[in-house]
Amino acid sequence: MERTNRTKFAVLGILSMGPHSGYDVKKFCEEVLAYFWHESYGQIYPLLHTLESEGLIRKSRPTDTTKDRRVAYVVTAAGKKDLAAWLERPFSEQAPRNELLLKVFFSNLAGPNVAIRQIDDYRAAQKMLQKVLKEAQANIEKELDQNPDAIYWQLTVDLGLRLSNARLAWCREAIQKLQRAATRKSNS
Amino acid sequence: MERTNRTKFAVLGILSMGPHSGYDVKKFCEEVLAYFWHESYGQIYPLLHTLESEGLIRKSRPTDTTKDRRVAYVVTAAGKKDLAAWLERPFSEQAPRNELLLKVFFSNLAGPNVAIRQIDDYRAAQKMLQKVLKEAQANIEKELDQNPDAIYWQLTVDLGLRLSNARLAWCREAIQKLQRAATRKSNS
DNA sequence: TTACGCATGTAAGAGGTTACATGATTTT
DNA sequence: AAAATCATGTAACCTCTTACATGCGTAA
Repeated sequence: MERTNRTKFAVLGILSMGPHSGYDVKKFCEEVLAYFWHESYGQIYPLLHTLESEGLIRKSRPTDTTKDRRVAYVVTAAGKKDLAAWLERPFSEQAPRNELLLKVFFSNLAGPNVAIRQIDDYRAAQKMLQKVLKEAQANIEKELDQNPDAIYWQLTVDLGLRLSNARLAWCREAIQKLQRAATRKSNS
Repeated sequence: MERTNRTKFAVLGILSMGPHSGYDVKKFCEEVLAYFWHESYGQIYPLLHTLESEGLIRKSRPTDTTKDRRVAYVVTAAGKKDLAAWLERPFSEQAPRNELLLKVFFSNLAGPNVAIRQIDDYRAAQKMLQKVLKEAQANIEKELDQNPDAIYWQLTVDLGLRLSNARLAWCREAIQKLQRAATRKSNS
């Protein structure tokens, strides 16, 4: 099984939307893709050099432009071709590592109150995520008519919202169920 | 930020449920935890030796027992204490890497039909997952009265089902939306 | 001018997968 | 007897994070 370098296509994709420096790429991940993707500087900067040497990206602004220290890159024709080919290939799932569920699974060792606290933290995190996603949804909606990218962005946000709704509903019911179990236990 | 060795507590947790060999631990991950956790042999076997040398686990059967080649381990008192302390600590979220959504996000480069195919593959995978989870749900339900662990297992399966339901609903609507967009495009 | 944020980067090393090796036991 | 499966393990290698270094521009 070949190992796919996932960072490569995230970066190519971001650069295909306009010139970005390494710093910009990181920002884009944090501000736009955060709920389904992330990258670190240690991945981004070396990769930018590699991709440039492979001819998949190139510097967009001549280095002599005054004032701006940023080195922004754009994808070349070869890069665009590579990116398009990747879009066609089947996706691979991330190996799952849900630490909350791992704790819940073994929570009989600690009892319901510990589990309740963990799930409540999860609920709080999902609540915050949901707020962010709703704002993103509203912003994208405005662009739907003019921007042909927007429908795809909308889809990703929509899945994010559905998942966080599902998690919130689960949290509420799970906490109730555990509270009932806790009182039953203390009454017996 | 310290890096938490997540494998450690998965293994301690599994061993806390009874004697398991390295092979058993892997099996347990694949057959029981699969939808939210995974481990590879390359992680499991070396870790078992480490944990034994740290006194957190010990061999359960004396090596002289005939017939059975398996070396099964159980957690010691120290291991149980470590595990309990971990259950109380706040969980940390897995850094997100959803390759399907990454492809969808950039899918304007390839057009709706490519996206539709990808999402349909996702739908098929979720459908299969859902079937497995429903079986697990039925099995756990039978144990609920006798087994104090079962309520926690049920919670994890329940979240798995809710998430896969949300994903399936999204797939259906996303495909419809993209099909409409595809026909609009070809008619213009 | 000191301090802080911007921006680019690297080194060290943790974490993790894959592919292979080995031998025993069971099945065909 | 051959093939498949059980079971334990390791070596090589990749991926990725973290922490730090560096220097520039700008605000206090």
